[in-house]
Amino acid sequence: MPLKNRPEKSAELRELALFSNMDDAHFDMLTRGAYVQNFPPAIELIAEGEPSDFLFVVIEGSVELFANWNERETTMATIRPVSTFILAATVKNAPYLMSARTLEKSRLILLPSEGVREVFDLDAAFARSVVTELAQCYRQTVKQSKNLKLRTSLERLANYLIRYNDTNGDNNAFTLPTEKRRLASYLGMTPENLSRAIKSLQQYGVMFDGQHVSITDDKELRQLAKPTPLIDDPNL
Amino acid sequence: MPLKNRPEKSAELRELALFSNMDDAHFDMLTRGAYVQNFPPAIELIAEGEPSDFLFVVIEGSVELFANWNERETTMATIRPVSTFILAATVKNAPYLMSARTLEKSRLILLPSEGVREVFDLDAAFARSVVTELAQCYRQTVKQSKNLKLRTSLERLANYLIRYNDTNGDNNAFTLPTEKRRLASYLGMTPENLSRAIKSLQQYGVMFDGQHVSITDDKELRQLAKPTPLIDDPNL
DNA sequence: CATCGAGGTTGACTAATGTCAATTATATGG
DNA sequence: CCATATAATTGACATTAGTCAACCTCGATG
Repeated sequence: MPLKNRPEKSAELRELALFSNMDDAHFDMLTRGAYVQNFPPAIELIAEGEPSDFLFVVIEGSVELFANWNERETTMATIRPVSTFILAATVKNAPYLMSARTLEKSRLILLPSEGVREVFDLDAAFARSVVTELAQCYRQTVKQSKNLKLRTSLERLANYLIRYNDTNGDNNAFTLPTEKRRLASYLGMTPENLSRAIKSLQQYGVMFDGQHVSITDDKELRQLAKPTPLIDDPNL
Repeated sequence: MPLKNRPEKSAELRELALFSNMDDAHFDMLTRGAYVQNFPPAIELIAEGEPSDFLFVVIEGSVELFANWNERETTMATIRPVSTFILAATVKNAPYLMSARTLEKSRLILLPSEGVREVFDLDAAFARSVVTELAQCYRQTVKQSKNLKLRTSLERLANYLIRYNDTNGDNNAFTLPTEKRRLASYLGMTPENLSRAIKSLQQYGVMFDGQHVSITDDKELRQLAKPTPLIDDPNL
């Protein structure tokens, strides 16, 4: 359904940091050819290598970004509401480097890439927001590379748990937001290896019960994980 | 020495994609407090975690970006003339995520970050160039993550050699641009493991003689490496 | 309620990669 | 040109991580 028929969704979009400071007229241009669309779970939205026709915004549900090579696959990120994905491909008018699929029933806004690039040239405030967003994405992947190159898979898991706990109530108890096999892929390991890593973490003060995690000895866990903002702070 | 005393260096800077489309007055603002400076080899220019006071431009020589964690170190990138580094930290006014050191005698331009951010708000053309540059950097690190997560170290080396050959004359013969231990670190492996990988590549049509490399059987090497533009094309 | 199937776990094994120590090659400065 | 330091290589071994197959668990469904 065209976005213009859904003013409440349009308002939601407008509140995103990326779009909040731009001119009204430009926002209208941007959303003119936009659609709000519902997708069932496990739908492949885009495939790596395709031209970037749309900028996507996740309104509800969740989307997995992943990549393939030589029969292998890895999860690059999970996008949750409300945020955009594949902004870089859109502004560069270059092929997607990642594929995307819905993880669950999801509602997305599709903004034609053409419009994003046009408005980008017209609206300085929007351009500034794009820069901030891109810089953020860039730094996120730099941290991701450091994580992969400097840490073992056990250390990556330990830090993932600390980070997730910190950003979700800090109660030392939470439920994993994804299936373990996806978490494994995200962390750059196999499901089997994750299973074993989970077992190993018992001696460092982490209890697993299915999807439920409780950190029983925060100090012990941090001693293993040695978290640093320069890798683990999502806001840096 | 202040950049304004070195008009020829200023001109060189102006030709960079990042600065070529901006207004003259803004370019002057940007370079007002800038310095041209020579550094000996192995000087640590910045350390991760420090506030981003300057945007750096490599004019001559080469600079290694690296990161540390828990007594471990890894090479993230090597910057060669003429290009900038740590743009994202500058525009976000956030701490550096990587450290930098000169690899050899190098000449750099230091642009005060403050000025970069100011001019960014004033000059739409500059803002656009920053976006393009950041999008490029972002996509580069996404490719880097895919490379790390989807390939073994032997495959990474094989692809590195193909890529380097492709972008440097395509003669199937070239000299490694860095020490092997730095190449190893860049590829996410130990020097010992690189030594062994080099040996293994003999059976895939690559001959090493010290720093000199010749590809004797391009087809065989490609069959192992399976290069794809979505990981290996630096321009994508 | 029984069945089915996907995700998860476990064990046994293999492959990839890292570590340490010793040795050899290479480059550099006196 | 030699002395020295650093890089590179090699062998032996340890650790980390992946593979494969079997099995378990749990929820969905007929």
